[in-house]
Amino acid sequence: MPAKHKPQRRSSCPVNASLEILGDRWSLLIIRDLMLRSYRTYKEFLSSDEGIATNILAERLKRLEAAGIISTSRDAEDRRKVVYRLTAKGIDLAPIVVELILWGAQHEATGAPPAAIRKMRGRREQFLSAIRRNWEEGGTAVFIVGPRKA
Amino acid sequence: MPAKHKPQRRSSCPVNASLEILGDRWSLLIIRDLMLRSYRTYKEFLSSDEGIATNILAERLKRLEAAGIISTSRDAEDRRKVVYRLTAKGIDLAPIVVELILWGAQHEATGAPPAAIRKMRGRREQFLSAIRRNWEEGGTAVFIVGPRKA
DNA sequence: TCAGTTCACTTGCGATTTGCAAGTAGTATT
DNA sequence: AATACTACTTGCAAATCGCAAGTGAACTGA
Repeated sequence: MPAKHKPQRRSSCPVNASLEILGDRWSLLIIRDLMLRSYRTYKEFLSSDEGIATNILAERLKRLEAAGIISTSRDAEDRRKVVYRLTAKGIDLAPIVVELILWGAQHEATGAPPAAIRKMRGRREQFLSAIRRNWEEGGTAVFIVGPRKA
Repeated sequence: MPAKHKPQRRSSCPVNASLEILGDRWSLLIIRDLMLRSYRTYKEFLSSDEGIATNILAERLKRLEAAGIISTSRDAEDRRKVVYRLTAKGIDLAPIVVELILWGAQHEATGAPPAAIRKMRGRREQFLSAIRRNWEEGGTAVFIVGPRKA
């Protein structure tokens, strides 16, 4: 039988493993939207301020699903809609996302409210717990605000 | 006078700000090498297992320097060598790198020793302190092993 | 002192990936 | 039945990547 075409890693380093999955300009933004804005549909991801192209979004969603970070299902009430959710592996990315927020807010010019950042830094563990609890409950909490609707 | 060509962000989100600087397959590997392996020269970065191409390495080093994450100087004993170091902004990336290690080691097949990962997870704060202290002292500590020399 | 080597890049170029626009298929709504 | 909405797919030009080869300045040994 023919050998399976395993993706084959560039190295055995865990940093490299993470980056081969998450190391691009878009994947972690999708994960941010799922984790902190409770976005669930294709259209919602498209609506984010960064303006991801539709073909890129489709490709990234496939990759994230293949990596076991998100799962998909059909909306029971509207069969047109595909519902995307973080898996347990996906919600485990919360510490990475939080550190990206803290570093970006501290060292770059962003619109993040300083008070919220201070709280996030000072109560890191509680913040992470809140994110996880919301996920376990299938919640819809919004931890960070999205695009202004005009 | 012509307006300055500010890079112009896709959005004001801190996650996005971080990803516009760090969101690629190579930048954080270079930072890993500086932070955890005490690599200092172009040749050392090239020698890492992932096999970065030389033109990509040169471009990334320029970008990281432009972003204020690394600084360069000439080696006093060998004027050919350029010495790269993390700035304060660069060492502040330590929490991100640590979380990438922990997630990658937990969810992907890597060569990371489980005992070391358990220790890193259990003593996260101490580990981060050790990294920072080593940096402050201009140290050369090796926190994770690099490529096997044959 | 000078040929050979090392170091940090730069250049050229084909292959891949990206971003934008337009199109399509399956629901849902009116 | 006609229109609209949702989640994509397709086409294509432009940008980026990865590999190989080349360059120039600095060091090393004879």
